[in-house]
Amino acid sequence: MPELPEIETLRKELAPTLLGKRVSKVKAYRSGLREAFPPEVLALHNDVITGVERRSKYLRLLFASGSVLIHLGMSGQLRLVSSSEPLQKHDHIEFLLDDGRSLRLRDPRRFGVVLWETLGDIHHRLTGLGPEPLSEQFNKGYLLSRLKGKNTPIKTALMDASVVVGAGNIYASEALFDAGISPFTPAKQISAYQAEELVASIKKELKLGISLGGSSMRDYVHADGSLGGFLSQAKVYGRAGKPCLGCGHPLRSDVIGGRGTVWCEQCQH
DNA sequence: CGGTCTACCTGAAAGC
DNA sequence: TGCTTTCAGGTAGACC
Repeated sequence: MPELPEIETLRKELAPTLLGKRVSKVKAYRSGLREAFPPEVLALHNDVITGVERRSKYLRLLFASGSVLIHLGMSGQLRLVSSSEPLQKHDHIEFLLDDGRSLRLRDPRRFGVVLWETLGDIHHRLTGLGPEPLSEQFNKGYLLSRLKGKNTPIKTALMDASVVVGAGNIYASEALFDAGISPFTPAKQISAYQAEELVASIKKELKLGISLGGSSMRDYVHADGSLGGFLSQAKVYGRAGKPCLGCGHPLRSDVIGGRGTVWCEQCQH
């Protein structure tokens, strides 16, 4: 599933190809995904891509009049193919480029979304987002201030995009294990020391994901996006019942905030 | 408003 | 074996 490191890898891979290219036409094969495709996106015609950015898990393609925002949900794939290549099942929209290639969005579960952001605006879906986890703004002091007074389990708080973006179920689980903190800990009980550990662990895991994202993304673009490079290294995610890599005790599985959570009750307090 | 729960969607995997 | 059920997960919106 595409998380922040996958989107960042995708951005890095697509940017050199897309920058300066013209989108000659946009073809849609259904009315939309979670939302209808915006008319401004469908109307792109000979518009030059002037930038490829990422904010949270959104990929942003910049044009003179605004930007296309693409969120891959949990099963979305963006593939750069020859425009003559037959469509695959679940290819929902494509951006035809002036070099004969096409950027195709495939998304079996259709949790993804394609948005239009007018030049000078920030789309309302992005305005409430917390800081980027790898930025300076995401630090011990900031995290503590946001956890203050919260009874919610720390894992739920970390996955709240208004607190910090990019910590999905996988990375939140891995970071909590790395920091030795129980996912059930009420957010307000996180100490300054633990907050510092958590910030460091989140940055560490995301950076690891990005460093492994390259290999995972190549598979992803060419094949089906199954288990990426990071998942093969996950210490708790997907390992319920298996021995903890730290102490050997079987890993526990609980539902927290409606999400499956794997953790070690020996190593995480 | 904080906190919690659920719908959305399909395919893989588990269950029977 | 083959059919049925469950589960996965980011996000927004409903609910109390």
